[in-house]
Amino acid sequence: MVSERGLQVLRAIVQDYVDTREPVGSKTIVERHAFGVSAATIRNDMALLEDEELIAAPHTSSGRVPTDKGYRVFVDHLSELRPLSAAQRSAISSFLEGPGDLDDVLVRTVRALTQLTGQVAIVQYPSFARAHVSHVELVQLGSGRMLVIVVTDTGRVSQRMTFVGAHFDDDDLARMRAELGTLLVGRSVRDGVQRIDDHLLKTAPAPASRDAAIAAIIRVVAEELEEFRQDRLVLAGSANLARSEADFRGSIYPLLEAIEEQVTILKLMSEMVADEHGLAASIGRENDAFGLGEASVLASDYDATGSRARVGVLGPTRMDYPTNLAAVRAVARYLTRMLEEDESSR
Amino acid sequence: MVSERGLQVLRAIVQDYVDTREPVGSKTIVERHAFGVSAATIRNDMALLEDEELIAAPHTSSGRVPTDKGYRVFVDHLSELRPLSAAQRSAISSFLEGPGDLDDVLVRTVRALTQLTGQVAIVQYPSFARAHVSHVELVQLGSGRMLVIVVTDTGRVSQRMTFVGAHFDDDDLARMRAELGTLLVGRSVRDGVQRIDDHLLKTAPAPASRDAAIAAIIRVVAEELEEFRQDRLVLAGSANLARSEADFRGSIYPLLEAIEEQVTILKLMSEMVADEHGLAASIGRENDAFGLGEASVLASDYDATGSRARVGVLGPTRMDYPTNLAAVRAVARYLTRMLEEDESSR
DNA sequence: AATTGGCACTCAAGTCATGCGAGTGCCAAG
DNA sequence: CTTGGCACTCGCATGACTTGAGTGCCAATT
Repeated sequence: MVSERGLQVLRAIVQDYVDTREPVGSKTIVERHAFGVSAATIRNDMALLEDEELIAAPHTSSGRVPTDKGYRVFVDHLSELRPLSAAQRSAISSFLEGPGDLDDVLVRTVRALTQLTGQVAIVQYPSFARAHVSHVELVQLGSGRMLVIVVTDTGRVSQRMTFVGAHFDDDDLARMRAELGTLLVGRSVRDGVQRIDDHLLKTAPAPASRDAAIAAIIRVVAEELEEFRQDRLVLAGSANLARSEADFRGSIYPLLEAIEEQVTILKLMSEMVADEHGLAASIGRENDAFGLGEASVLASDYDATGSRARVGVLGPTRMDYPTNLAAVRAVARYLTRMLEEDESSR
Repeated sequence: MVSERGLQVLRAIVQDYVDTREPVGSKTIVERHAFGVSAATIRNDMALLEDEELIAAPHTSSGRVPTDKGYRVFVDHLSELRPLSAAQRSAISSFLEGPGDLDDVLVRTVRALTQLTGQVAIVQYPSFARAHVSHVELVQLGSGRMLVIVVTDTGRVSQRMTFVGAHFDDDDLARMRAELGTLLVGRSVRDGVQRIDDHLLKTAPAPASRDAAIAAIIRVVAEELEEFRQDRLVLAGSANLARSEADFRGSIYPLLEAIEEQVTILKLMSEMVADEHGLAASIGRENDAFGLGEASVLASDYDATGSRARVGVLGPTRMDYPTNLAAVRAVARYLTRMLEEDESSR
């Protein structure tokens, strides 16, 4: 078991190493941190920490470096996060204040977070699976094109154009609108897809008939609803990876790839388990399964209208956890508040 | 002046250097390329090339490396591009074939191009400034929200939600639609903005009146039209930069930043001048003004309905110009064809 | 005039030996 | 449990030396 002072020593090692990127030795610790003991004592503690595999020596008789496990213990024992400085707070609000729809707000959020942390910032779109369809609109555009628009009560709008062989008169359109309306309005996105499937099965129309064209349009609506269910990310600051390049032994290739793919990061962020404050961290090798074994992800839940999602940062394992966690938490809180205000002003 | 064989030598040096990343010496050249002369002769030619600053020696008595000017002469003297292999052609078509709207096609295009070249692929959205507005639609959503939709004849759709203080009845809506219709439909996007401005000046409404709300909505339409005029990019393959990291002496930071900003690259691509085949190259220091002095950009024009835009790649100065130029040209041609088919099938 | 073989010269990079010093591990005393 | 002392370990920097790829130039050849 590790003593209380042992933890202090671990803390000191993590801090110094994050600061300097140099393996840190017992002498450095007593110099930079006001332990009331001698270097030899620290050395004893370090030997214990090494037994626990919380720190490791790159080569015999050199300073120590935190292991992934060491970082883990370090963040688990962060009793409280230092609150942000006034400058940082005002930076957040100057980034986030101002009008704008959901997209705007999320983009500004990642910008703020990447600014604060110097890392890659990520925000998950709130899930719309539980949002309710509030409006379905069909607009005929001429030359056989039809614009299909779906709106949810959370304010998300999606539109898609499709080619239909036929021209519909106003009565047809009204009928289709009504049909889609009864089928979907007030239902959740999740249910909507189900109901469309059922409906299409029940009413198999004669091929090449007008009803077949209608069925095709309905199918497009279903596709769009599917898209609502898909999760999406907004990212910013990937250039920062180039600056912390030295911390990635291999190369930053897997990181950049994951950022471009998005799906890996999406999965990773979804699977992280948050503590009671909604904060979560996944450190180094814990991300091996995602090919991101040299990176860490910090995330915080935030509340969007009716659903939760996450905002976080991605960076090298050797990152400033206390500062970054504080920034992530603060931004998540601001974001939640922004979205609430937005909601109540409707 | 550089002799004919001098150019051959330059070609050999560029090829070998791109291949091996090693400075290439006279002996290597006679070994790998079937010049009918001895190494000493090559050396004489190399001395001339060095006088012309087409090649340089990293240090005295070491092989030579092409200068940016050397690369420039090299690509200017590429008489004809090797056509793509059958495998590459089928790769392109398997990527690009299939249905989808403009967004889909462009995304697949960059994917194909990044696949073919191993570089960052870029495609400019066709400019919509000259597209014509074909439809304006207003959809009232309840709780004071209004959805504004603008469609152009090139098939681009944009929508935006705005909060209006008031509720409009059907007559109001019809009037507004009619007003917007006469103002915009059939006009180009460029003209539309102008006409809205004029209109708003002429009919300054009493504040807080219904007409004021209408004016606000019209203003939103103008904003959307503005967005049509903005150029945008689709990018893919930025992870590839990590692989050619060694070619960037500084770091890939400026590259990644430019990719995230987009606006730098947009400007750069727009300013490049194409040759008679619609191909353009900007090499190394030629991009200094954009902070991309260690990178090269290759681009080709393509035709979209009614407007031209560009597709290209971005990579280290030390890249395989012949192959990449051929790939860019081929993809641009496929893309043009795809969009034409699309157009005629409407 | 162009080409060629020969040859001296240069310089980066690898190898080896050496010394230094930061840092550990352990022990015996406090 | 802490501490000072001390031997020991290695990584790393330094400097001397060697090697080899490659050039530049010249005189001879075609």
